[in-house]
Amino acid sequence: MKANEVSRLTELPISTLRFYERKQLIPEQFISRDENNYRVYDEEVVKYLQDLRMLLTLGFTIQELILLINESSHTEKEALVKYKIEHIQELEAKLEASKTFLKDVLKGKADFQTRCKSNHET
Amino acid sequence: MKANEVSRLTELPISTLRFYERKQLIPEQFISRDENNYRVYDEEVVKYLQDLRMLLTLGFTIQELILLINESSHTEKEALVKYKIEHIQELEAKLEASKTFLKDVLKGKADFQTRCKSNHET
DNA sequence: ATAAACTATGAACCTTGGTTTATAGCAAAA
DNA sequence: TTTTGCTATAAACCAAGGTTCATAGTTTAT
Repeated sequence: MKANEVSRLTELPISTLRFYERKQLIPEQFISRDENNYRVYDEEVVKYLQDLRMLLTLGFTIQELILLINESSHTEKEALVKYKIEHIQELEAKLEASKTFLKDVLKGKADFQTRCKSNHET
Repeated sequence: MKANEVSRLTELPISTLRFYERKQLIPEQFISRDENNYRVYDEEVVKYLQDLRMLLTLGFTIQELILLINESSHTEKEALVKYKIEHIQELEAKLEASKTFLKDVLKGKADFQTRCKSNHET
């Protein structure tokens, strides 16, 4: 596959594919070059990029993903994954709290304004 | 309260308090000035800032929070909150998926490497 | 009363995660 | 065969969310 098709299938701009590659987020095995120096992507890269996006949108940083992908021993990966799973669980708790909070905003039960000192001049 | 104490209680740097204020993320009622032009914060601001941080870490942008806090009608707030709750639910689903994925990485069942073409040279 | 610590301001600076631009070679269709 | 489109690269640019700096007034401790 060439860049165009990967871009279409992943819905990532080609510029982003190149950006990820520059950042070493795409293992070499997924990308080779043809005789014109055009990139040739392995089909598996589509699934790979979808996972990558998911982790990025969940708040993993590029640096963390590089660790997870390339640079670390199994032990280091283990520590990072454990740390991240804990982080995700905290996030989940916050998500629950914020849903409640936001629903209360809608009901007028609570919001940023009514939380202040009450105004006795009304 | 002065800046120092708010900073201590919220664990936000004073520079961040001022940044939020500049961005209009802190309603005026929470902040006045003493005779030296020093900021005087209402005690309630601590709880307020904790909520604010939570929403920011959950992926709300400053612009969205400004809408929620200051500028919108009830109808607009309603739309924004509904939209955001949906977004949060998508995030929750992704969090679940990523936990599974990450646990699999640890077990060696799946990871970024083994997902590639198998290597027949071993 | 003077040094050390806190407050103020605006402007410049920084990092992250990309996107855009400028320039050029290759290709597919008309 | 030439125009339209895809590919390449390096470098500049961008927006978000802060942080640091330069400069100056205040206040607290010694």
